[in-house]
Amino acid sequence: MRIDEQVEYLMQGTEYGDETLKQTMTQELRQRLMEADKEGRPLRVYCGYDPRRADLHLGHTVTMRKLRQFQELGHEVTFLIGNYTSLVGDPSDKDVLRPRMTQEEIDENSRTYAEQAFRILDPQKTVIRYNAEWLSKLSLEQMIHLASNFTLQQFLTRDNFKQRWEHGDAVYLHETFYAIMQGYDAYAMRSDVQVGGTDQLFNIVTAARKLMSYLGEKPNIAIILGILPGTDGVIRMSKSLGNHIPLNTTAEDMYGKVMSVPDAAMGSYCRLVTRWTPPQVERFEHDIASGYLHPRDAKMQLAFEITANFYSDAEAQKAQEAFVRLFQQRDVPVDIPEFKYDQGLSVLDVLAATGLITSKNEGRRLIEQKGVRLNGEVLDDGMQPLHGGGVLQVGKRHFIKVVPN
RNA sequence: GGGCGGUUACCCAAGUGGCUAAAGGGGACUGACUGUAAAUCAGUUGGCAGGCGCCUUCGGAGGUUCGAAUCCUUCACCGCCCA
Repeated sequence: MRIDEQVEYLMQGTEYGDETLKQTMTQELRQRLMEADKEGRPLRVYCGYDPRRADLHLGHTVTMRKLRQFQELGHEVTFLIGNYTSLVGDPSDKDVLRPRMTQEEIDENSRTYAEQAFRILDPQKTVIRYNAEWLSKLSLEQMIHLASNFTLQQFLTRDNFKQRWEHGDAVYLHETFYAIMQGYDAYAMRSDVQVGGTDQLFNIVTAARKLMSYLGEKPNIAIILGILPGTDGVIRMSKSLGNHIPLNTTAEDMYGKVMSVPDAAMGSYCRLVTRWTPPQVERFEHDIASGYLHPRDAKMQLAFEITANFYSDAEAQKAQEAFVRLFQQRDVPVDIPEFKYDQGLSVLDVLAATGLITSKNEGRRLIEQKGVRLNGEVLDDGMQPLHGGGVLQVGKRHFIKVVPN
């Protein structure tokens, strides 16, 4: 790839919230790429991860995707596990204090975190490091020097602190360490490029660049990626908001969840979590806009691409077929669980026994709403004994094959 | 150490003695429609019970009252302010 193409590829999906900053970073990246090329060395690229939770979702993979692109272009990628910064808990992406973790939790999460990350990154080309390696050795004296580069005002103008401050909520002193520690990470690794989400803007641009310059290094270039919206299409993906697409799930589920994302969010998904290059994304969007590609089919391509990414083309294909069958043709899925019931039990009893409903009241409501079917026929009386077997269906997507005993 | 405020269902948030299983919003679920689990519209959203009924819930425990999420006592946690 030519340098210009590389720059475009690497800047895909970035969001700085400020055009000047974006220009600056783009130029610096081009410059650094040329320098490295001349010196015959790869760029040192890294992204730090908080081993905060073990189960990742699609949103976590945005930065990994970007690291992967750097790998493809031959650069040296470090997957930094913030086992030491976890002692603080990054205040960036929350408007509340994050609880600190125990060492055991951190270790356990680090392991599974890296495991999942390698579904995207090339394990052969990835260096894993832990920031306790250098952060645990920082002396108080060094910390004083580092901290003297920042003012309280800088922190207080950050949105997340500001909100809490104005809200009258606690802002703890140790939370301000986080940005400094992250900045020191970049310095310790002499990184050329640091990748992160928009919530990392302050840490990467303000903290890291400032500290690196202060310590006599070239400041790292910030690749700030946009936030992936969740399945609601608007708010950032997050497990606690319940709008996430987990990595540890089935191909069918992943495919279906991507299909449930609103049309408007397709652009973000293309740029942030697919392997598509800028020209491919451009054509995709152009085809939708021109009416050549039906939005539904477009989303199917997107869902296929994302699913194939984490599973395989074959599994994505199967997931797609299952989706078409279930939702487009309104057909019964291929393999559904079977349940044997005792003769004479009422419809409600059987529903409750199969776990399709969590309470009989819920079942009554569903029946009232015409949401329960047996072999396609709407059932309207839950008290009737169920007779005969067949496919018992609740809503559009829950099926159980019932067989009388 | 002192003063004040908060704790309500999955989440946010009203409610200050009976009309409150508890407003409103979000989410979730169901239906209609559709281009899909998009969008839009409508409905449902504590449990048990084949009417009218019963039981559990408003941070925990206890109390006042015919009757409490609402009043009192106490404990716990959270926050603010003053020292």
